[in-house]
Amino acid sequence: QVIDGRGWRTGAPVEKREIPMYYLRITQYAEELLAALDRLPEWPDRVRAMQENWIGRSEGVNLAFPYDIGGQKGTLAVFTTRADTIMGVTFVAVAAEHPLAELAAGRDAGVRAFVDECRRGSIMEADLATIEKKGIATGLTVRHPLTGAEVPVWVGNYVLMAYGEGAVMGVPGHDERDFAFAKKYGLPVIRVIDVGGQPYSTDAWQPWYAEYGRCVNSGAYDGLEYAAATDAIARDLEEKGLGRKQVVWRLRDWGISRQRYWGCPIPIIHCPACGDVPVPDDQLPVRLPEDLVPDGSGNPLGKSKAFLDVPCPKCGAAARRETDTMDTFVDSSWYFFRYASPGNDAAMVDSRANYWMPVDQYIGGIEHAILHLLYSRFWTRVMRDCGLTDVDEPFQRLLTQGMVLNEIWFRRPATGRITYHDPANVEASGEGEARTGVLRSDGQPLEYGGVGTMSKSRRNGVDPQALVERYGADTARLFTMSNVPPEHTFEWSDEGVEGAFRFMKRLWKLVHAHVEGGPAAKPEPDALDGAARELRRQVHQALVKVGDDIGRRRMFNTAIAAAMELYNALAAYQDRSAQGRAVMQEALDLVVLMLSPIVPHATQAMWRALGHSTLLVDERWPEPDAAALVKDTIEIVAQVNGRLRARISVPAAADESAVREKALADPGVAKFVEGRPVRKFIYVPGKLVNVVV
RNA sequence: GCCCAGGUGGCGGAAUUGGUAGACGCGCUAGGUUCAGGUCUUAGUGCCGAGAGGCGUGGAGGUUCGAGUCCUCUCCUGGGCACCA
Repeated sequence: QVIDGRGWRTGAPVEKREIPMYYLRITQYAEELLAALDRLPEWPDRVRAMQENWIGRSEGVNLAFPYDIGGQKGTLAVFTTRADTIMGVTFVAVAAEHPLAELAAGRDAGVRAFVDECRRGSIMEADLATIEKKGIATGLTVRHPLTGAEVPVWVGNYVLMAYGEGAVMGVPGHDERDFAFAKKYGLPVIRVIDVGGQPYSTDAWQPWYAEYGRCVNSGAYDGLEYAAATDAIARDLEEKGLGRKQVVWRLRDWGISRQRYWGCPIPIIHCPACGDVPVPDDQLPVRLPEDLVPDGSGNPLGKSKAFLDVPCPKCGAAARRETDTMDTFVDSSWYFFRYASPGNDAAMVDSRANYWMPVDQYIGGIEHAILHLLYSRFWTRVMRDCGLTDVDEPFQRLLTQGMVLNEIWFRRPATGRITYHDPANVEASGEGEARTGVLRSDGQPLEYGGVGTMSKSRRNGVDPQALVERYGADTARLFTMSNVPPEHTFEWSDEGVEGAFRFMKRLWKLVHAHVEGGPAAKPEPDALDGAARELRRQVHQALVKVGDDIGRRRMFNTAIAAAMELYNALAAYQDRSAQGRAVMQEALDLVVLMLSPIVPHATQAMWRALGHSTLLVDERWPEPDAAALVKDTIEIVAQVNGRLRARISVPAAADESAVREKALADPGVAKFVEGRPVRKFIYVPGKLVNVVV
């Protein structure tokens, strides 16, 4: 295929040239890759939706328009998802690269010029969407597959050669783009669908024209709805040998050849006699020469005779080694299998991979949602079908972590390049539109560019090393996890780092203040007074919450918030009696354990200070004491007509009638009931009551 | 155009199954400590109101004893795909 040669990492663009391309047939797996998305419940919906769109399954009908052009007979194939509108076809349009366009171009200079112009246009798909829809009549006609009527063939610059058949049937009556095209070039518009009796006029397009409805002006199909009409039309086409139902995919095969030196070589040898011959197994892997220096004049491999000149593995004649290398996504599609088979120099993977795979928890940026994650799913299935693994899916649970954003500050001099400045060197004030700042070093104002992803070019990155040096690695970890759930983007804030640092210092001081009082005993739950028992309950409650947040919900921010809340309760606890100190010792031990996954270094030092000689990494996650969680009295929220009016305290064992009596007796409730009859009494055990009057 | 995720105090966010909206942190206010600033520390902090109380999760309706959460419509923001036939 002819491709653009601007794939070089170094050097100027080269001329378009004919080069072989290597494809992996990912489209063969399209159906399975799509269907299996439903079996990935622990992937984010967003990622699954993106893959679904990318694979892009469309059900429709493939139909053929027969032609006889100067004695040359054939059929023009077209794919449509709206076969029910087939009786409204007034033209067909083909892509500039379509054989029929080429045929017409050979007979007509005007068509030639138009086709060449289309081919010179941008290949960027985003540009294609915005360019003006243009076309030219080829002078050729094809026959409608059902009516036999003559239908003119146009070349349209909006028709994609790469999707479907590279040709579309034009139904101006019910397709907005075809409508505009027909209006522009004076083609007839026929109405063949009635959408619930809505008005129809060929003067202007209305959104409902494209909706599903009943066939009209369609002969035998009149009155049929979409599904029935499609079935009937597909059946009639099939009888004539001119069509059948078809599924079309947006997904394309994966072109993996890259014209780059530094990549995994494609193991093919080109022999003048035998053609493209695979490198035999005993000569694999093909190793890249490591002594070549790119000089900007093309692929260095193309100039290395030692690499290029090889005998043909089949016939032994002089042959040439392929210089294209593989897309880097090839390597990243199975590295995780290889991690599970370390040291094996005889095979790609071995049985150990079946034990470890699939990856339990995969973490990556959202930018990998489609390419890397889809290629890996494809590659894993290929390995399965080659007998290399038993698994279908490489990644069981997926977490797409968010990016860290920071402010962007810059100056745009009258001449010269825009310069960016590190937000750390900016004295800023105001919010949003009113945000202004000056550079500390010269006191002169800067322009504010909003917040954006951190990048070297914008100089708004935060160096983790500087944070580690100033606050320690634990504070840096605590801060980055304490703001938002891991999949959210978040804005960097120096004040936030200070807050995390402050918490670490407070906890440290609390631990050491406690330790100075000497060794503490184990708490005796039955001997505790009310305050001690309540504190102990809070400790074990927090342990449940933090364990769930880290282990199941992966909400590290709320886990940290729960630990901070517990710290606040501990700091307010003043009982220095033997039992009071025993409860405090247990509480600090548990706080240190629950924070250890997040701030491992500081908690290890605190753990030792608290009298333990073990390493925290060897400790198990502590079990909450179920007995400590039990409350003697509970607080019940009392509502009147759904509005909060009082909080009442009742024994945990109280039944509904006791709660009702206490609620109605409460002055805050009584005030709003005021002798009016109670129409309804809602009781949610342990939580609330609602008095409806 | 289609698909997805969002919209909650001054800010980041919490509210897990329809049941106390605003946890936790930042910021801010006042006090203590200090010669002063910072650190540290105590108290307060959704809005209106002297109070009682009222209002409050983008907007408008609805379901319900009860809605940030469910339903309908709508506005806005971010992301993905996009001449896809």
